[in-house]
Amino acid sequence: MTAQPLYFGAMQDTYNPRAIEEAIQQRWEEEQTYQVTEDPDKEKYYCLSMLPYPSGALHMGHVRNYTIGDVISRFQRLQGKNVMQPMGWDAFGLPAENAAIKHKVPPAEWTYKNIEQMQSQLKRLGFAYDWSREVATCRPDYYRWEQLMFTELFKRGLVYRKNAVVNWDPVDQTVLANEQVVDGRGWRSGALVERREIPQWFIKITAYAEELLTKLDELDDWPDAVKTMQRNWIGRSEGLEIQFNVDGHEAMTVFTTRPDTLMGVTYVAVAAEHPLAQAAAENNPELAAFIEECTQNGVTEAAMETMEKRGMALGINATHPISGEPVPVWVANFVLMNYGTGAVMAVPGHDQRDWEFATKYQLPIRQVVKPADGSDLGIDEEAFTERGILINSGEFDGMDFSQAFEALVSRFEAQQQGQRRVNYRLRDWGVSRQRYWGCPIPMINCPKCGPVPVPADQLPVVLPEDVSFMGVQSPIKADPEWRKTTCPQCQGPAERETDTFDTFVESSWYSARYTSPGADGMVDERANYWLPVDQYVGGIEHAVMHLLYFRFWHKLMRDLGMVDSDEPATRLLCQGMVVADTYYRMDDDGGRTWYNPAEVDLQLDSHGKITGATLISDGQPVALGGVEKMSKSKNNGVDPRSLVDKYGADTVRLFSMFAAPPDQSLEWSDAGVEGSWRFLRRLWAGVHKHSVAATNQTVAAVDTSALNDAQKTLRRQLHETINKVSDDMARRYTFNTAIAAVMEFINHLSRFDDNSPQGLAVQRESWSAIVRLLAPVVPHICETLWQQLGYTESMEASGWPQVDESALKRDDALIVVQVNGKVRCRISVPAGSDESAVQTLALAQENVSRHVEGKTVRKVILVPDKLLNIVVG
RNA sequence: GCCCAGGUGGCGAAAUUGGUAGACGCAAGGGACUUAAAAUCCCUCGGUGGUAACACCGUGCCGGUUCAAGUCCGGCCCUGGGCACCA
Repeated sequence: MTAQPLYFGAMQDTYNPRAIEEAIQQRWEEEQTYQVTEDPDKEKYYCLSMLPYPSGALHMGHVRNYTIGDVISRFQRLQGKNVMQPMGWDAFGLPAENAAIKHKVPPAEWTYKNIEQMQSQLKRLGFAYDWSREVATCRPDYYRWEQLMFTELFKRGLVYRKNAVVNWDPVDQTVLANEQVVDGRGWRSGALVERREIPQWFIKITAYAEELLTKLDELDDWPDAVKTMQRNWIGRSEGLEIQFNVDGHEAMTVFTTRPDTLMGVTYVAVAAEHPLAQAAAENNPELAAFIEECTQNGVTEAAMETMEKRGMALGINATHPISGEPVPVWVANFVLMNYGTGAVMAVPGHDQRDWEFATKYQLPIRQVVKPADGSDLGIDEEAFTERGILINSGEFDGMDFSQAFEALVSRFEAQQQGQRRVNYRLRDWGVSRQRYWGCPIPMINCPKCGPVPVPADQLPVVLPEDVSFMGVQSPIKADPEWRKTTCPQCQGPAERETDTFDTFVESSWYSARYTSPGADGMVDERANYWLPVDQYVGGIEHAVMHLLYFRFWHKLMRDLGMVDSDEPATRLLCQGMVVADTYYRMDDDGGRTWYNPAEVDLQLDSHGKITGATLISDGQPVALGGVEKMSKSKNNGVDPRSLVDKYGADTVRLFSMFAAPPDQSLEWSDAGVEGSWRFLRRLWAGVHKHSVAATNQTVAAVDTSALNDAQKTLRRQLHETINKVSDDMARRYTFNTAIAAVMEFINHLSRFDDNSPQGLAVQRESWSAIVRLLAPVVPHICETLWQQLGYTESMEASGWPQVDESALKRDDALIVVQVNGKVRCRISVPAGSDESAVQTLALAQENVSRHVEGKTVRKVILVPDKLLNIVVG
């Protein structure tokens, strides 16, 4: 396709982003440039950015995330690939309910309005999305397929119901999200939050733990940090599961990775919710009070690990499975009922937490392992937690860790009182949420048949959207009619599940849905053309939870025959946060009022260092609060809209790519944005100047045999730049250094004032390449300049600039000369010079001979064409 | 508390495999152009000493390996992300 020039006649001499961006975006829209279909003749490339929550307006984090994805997509298009870049909305979630309560507007209405607004903002930024594939996860034609999938998983035994702990607000009579618990109190009511157990639905992610773990090894293009975090999260450990008999009760089961310390067990501990604790509390008011107190603790792991460790004896003894000695059973606030068996064996001699607990409650501490190196390390000051040699362990004395492990496993397995077991830290995925604005869980509770999945022909179970919020209660829970239904099995009266799914369910498969818009099923055969995703881009905060559910769901789809691949995405890029300075004043009540950077003037000293800040409105000082993640609470957000209005989309895109590499945090700077704007003006002016110089003549092709030294040098710099930018864009994803390299080259080019035929030819080659190298980052200006340079075929038809290897050759090499590792001079030598030649030239330098004189040369190291180090002594 | 990152000039950063620390940009200072301003262009710009050549110091802190360490190893400090119901 031949692109129509946007401007006829002379080129404008100044850069006017508004006009060119509008014109280009309109053309993209009219020509549906970024709509793609499956094309078996072209290499496909699926570039996916994490879909946004429609909170109301785009923030800088979105701009950064989506610019990264767009740069990669446009780069791949210039490589000639069939690139699919979709966009959609993670539309269910808590903020819509909060808005509903606050502004009396139904969550659906609020959400759809936000989507509309944010969609126009994304279009204004010029992202190359295929909007025909857009999804909003709150639409029944989206969520019906996860409902169907869930019922399918139920039939296959991968879904089950059990009790699990939630935060309960006793005043509002509602379940709170962890986020809604502030210092142990409900954020609206201020009431002390209680832990409460309610029945909830779980998906058996633990059945896939082993594959989720081992397949990480094949994800070569995922960041190591993410893979390590996922490995640790899954937390595979090998150990022994042992039964302890308990006087007058059922035996209790514990798991240990340290069976070698078994003879050091001096007590066992159970969770407050454990049946043994509950039973013991029945006739013991003091114990009941303690257990009640335990339920006041937060449910998060961080709260568990940092709180004061407390416990109380149950007055019950268990029997040590080897020695037969009685060991007391305690209830402890740090033992979790929903992790493992809700009971642990305690070895205070060799576990630091047990040691502290035993010291606090004067429980016996017994050493049963000594250091393998024979040293005499005791356990008086702290637990000895390393592996060593067993002592005080009867028949096991003298064994090392593995010998003791094997001996104990055999013994317990023979007596059928325990078994070897692989344990995972990973817990099954609890998907029930007691909220309204989510996908209804497609289950029916029948008093006769129990839980029954909604039959496929009755799906979707549609969430009513025209609701009003009475207080904080979910409208479908508040409405006694909504839940009434008939049991699909016995046709008797039954009730619908009124809980909704965790929103991580929707975000686990949206990438698959993009491949198959309109499919009569979760996906259709188009999925296997596009999947797996070639590049996934999103925030590092999703390193574990979302990215693990995303991998898990893909494997579920594979096992249900929907997709062929094992993993959903082959390459992952996690971008850093967008941060900015904060400014505040102390209030009378000790709180802080935060001021937006736009409202503040800075005072600088003569070096440009910040010495203070004042509020523009009253001229009085404000305090500097340091650099923080852009947020509403710190009022340090910068609205992308005002920047796009002022400078255009290209400037905003350029600054977000130039200021930092994508995986680091990006510090926002208005002055830096100004710099990006200046650079685009210089780019425009450079092409303009060249086209004026070339007016009324045909620019010749470069004749490499006819170039003078200056022309050759410029051309070498050009091809070095193409080489570097190609590597930075394709392999390293360091867009900041790619842009810096082009800037550096433009600095050379603007000093090149040779308008001879070959001079102009090299200039034309240079601008032609520059415009294509920058096009992924700043597409509007580059497409416009491409046409101004006179090209009638489209940039994509022309493709990415190619490196001319012969242009890269250098005759001389710059050698750094060191004496004892200190740089003393730099010399130019013929490329490929050997050690003695370089050394002779180096020693001829006054500053080198000065430092070598009177000393013996002990060693000489040459890094060819790079460095010479003369070691003297 | 546990897991994972990061820490380099006045600032954002660069240095890709152990080989010139500070590319590129911002801010600042000086100059040119202009009636003036804006815009643009040119020069300086890690610290200390020195007219200069140059010397010494310098990549969070302490120690180590090496001809050579921002980069590797051991130990710390600080900041950020995550910890299963925020998304």
